Amino acid sequence: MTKREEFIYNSLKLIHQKGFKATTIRDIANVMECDVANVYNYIDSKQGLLESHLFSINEEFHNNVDDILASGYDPKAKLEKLISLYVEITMERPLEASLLVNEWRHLKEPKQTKFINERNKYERKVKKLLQAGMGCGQFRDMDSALATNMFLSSMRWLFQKYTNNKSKINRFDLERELVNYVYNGIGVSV
Amino acid sequence: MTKREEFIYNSLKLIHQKGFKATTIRDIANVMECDVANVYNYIDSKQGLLESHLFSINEEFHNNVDDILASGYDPKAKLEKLISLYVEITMERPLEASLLVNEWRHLKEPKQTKFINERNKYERKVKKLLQAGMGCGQFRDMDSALATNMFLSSMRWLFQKYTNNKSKINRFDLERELVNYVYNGIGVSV
DNA sequence: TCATTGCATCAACATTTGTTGATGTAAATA
DNA sequence: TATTTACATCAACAAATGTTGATGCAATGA
Repeated sequence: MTKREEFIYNSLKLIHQKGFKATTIRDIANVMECDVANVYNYIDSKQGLLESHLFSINEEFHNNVDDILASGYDPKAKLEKLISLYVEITMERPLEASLLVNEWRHLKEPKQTKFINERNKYERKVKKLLQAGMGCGQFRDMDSALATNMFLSSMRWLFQKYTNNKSKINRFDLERELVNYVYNGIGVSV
Repeated sequence: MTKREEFIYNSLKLIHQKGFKATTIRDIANVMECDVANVYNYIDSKQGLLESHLFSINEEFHNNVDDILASGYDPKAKLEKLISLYVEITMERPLEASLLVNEWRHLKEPKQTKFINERNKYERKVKKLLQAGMGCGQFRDMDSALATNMFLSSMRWLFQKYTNNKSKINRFDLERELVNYVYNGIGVSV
């Protein structure tokens, strides 16, 4: 691992643990065991650090989402692909993924508005997907706004909390359990 | 609304919007349209403000949880009461509730450890409840750790996001939809 | 060989931010 | 009336924090 990669990893880890605002340049310098000024060999500004992390993971995520939605699958299959995508990103870029949940609030304008707009757009897509599924009888009839939020919150948990327990469960088991929960809940199937 | 209540409400609102770390005493003074020093007529310190808000709502929540768990209801009924409790607290103390999700990270030791311990204890109780439900055939067989996290994340969404849209949906409709989602998912019941 | 690149060092500055002390004043309470 | 309570004002400080500029040095690559 080059020093630059080490820096990226450490800064991400710190921001994930303490939050962006609570993470100081001196904190980063500290875990890197280097001088404070040295941090600026890798970044332009603290804001820039947040922005690069956030928009990098955000773009990857949204691109993949669009690929899924543009595919020929039916709504149920698309939803499963979407869940699969969440699991994949969580496994591969856990620290960055967790930032998407909380730290976007510390973006400054106009980046923050940009981020929020993209997120809203994404949430509308999910809502449409759920409505499509209801329309063709694959999902039961629900308040679609509420269902969207509940689905999204079930996924957000992954991004937010699955940074620690990485090793504990197999990726495909996790995926299957998630699909099952979203699709059947915790009740016994009759 | 007395000036003190106005202060509590405004400070909560700011912390909810910007996060605790990003909310400055001067921000609070600003929305109160008063001098900076004046804020200290109501608080001892910024930390103290966070602590009082967090532990107040936390205690109320946990007390109610314990009452539910100590009751004679079966697991399914207990879970429904628990969901009902989430909705109730969300409706009555939305701003404080939202703090429980994110802002506990900014507690200082030993308060933070105390908070985390209580939360862990709570999560273990939920896990036990789910296991009990599986044991008596009310819930289907699942990885109980995973199921706990998914249930909790579905509830967390309320605390985190339901501060805006208060008026849009009836409380009991919301409750019913939540129970339905947790219990049956979004799939069609066969 | 020469220039570039990656990283280190040290000192310093301007802001932001939490906090305090001393004081005033008007209303509520006893 | 006397006293406490609630709130306001102003000035100021110490610490934390983001950022810069100038410089050195060793390895890489042309």
